[in-house]
Amino acid sequence: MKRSKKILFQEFIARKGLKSTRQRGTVLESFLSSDNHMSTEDLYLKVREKNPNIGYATVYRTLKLFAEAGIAREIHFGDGQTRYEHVAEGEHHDHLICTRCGAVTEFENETIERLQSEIAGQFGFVVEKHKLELYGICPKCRK
Amino acid sequence: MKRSKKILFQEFIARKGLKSTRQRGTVLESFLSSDNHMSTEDLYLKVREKNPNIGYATVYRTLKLFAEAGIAREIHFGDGQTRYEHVAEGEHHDHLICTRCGAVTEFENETIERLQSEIAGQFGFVVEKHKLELYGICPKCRK
DNA sequence: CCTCAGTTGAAAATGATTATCAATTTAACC
DNA sequence: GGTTAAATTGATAATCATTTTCAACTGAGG
Ligand SMILES: [Mn+2]
Ligand SMILES: [Mn+2]
Ligand SMILES: [Zn+2]
Ligand SMILES: [Zn+2]
Repeated sequence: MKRSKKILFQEFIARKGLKSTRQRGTVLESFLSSDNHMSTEDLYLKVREKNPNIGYATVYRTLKLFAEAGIAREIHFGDGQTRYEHVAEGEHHDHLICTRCGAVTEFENETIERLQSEIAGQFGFVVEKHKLELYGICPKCRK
Repeated sequence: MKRSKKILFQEFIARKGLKSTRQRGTVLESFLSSDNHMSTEDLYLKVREKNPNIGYATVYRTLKLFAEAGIAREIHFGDGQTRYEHVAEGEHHDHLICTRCGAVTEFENETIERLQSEIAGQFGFVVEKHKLELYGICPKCRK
């Protein structure tokens, strides 16, 4: 059974000698209960609904911790804002982004993944991570 | 025979009712004679070698025009700086980026391209463009 | 030449993110 | 519980890349 994100984060906090604070708890709850691919600002607004005293800097800092702890991942869709997505352990996916409405669809394709390492190998590279994003018009926006 | 970039840009300028200026010519020459994937700042420095009076804003503006004219393409490798690459008409490639030294290798793979449209099609999307970047350690940096 | 829309460079403005720092809080120890 | 050192926080200033402003200038057609 996989440990919950809350526990994973607690473990991370302990391992690093950091402290468990009310603010971090609030940001984590907001993040866990939010849609995927939320921008930092959107998360900040959600956090403020629970506790209007939490500052912007704290949200920025905490989201970075989530990424470091492996429960979130930063993504950049080229709109100038960092977004965060939920990380399901052992899973990976890529993105289809509608250039009109911004809708994001996730997909995975084993063949593409395999080809990627193959290609990298041909150049003597060892792939650490990759980014595959398909931009286009979604079915809804097309009609 | 493919028209040279200079001519393509002239045509773009004319079509849009813009003007042909000394500055634009200088920026274009700098761009054409530069390495691929140069950052705006690097291009700006090259431009200043030829004409120290050209301002930062002009370089920014002109590079955007190149992209609009189809002779350059903006790329973002996640280091917070926009880069520009040369567009060879009818060609497409993706990137392998060394996370240690920043070296960029280009590659193309027909199978991956085909799979991409296939996948997008399954979701009812029509792909306009895509971004595939493989990040890893290059052979040089590995030893 | 004239005219005028387009262009330019300097400087100010923007927008997202990060750094600073004094005040506050946590967690370990007595 | 009280003590303390280290970590955290929030407000604010600072960064940094990029964009906007705007007055002065210039290209191109008439
Ligand atoms: Mn995702
Ligand atoms: Mn390239
Ligand atoms: Zn859409
Ligand atoms: Zn390298």
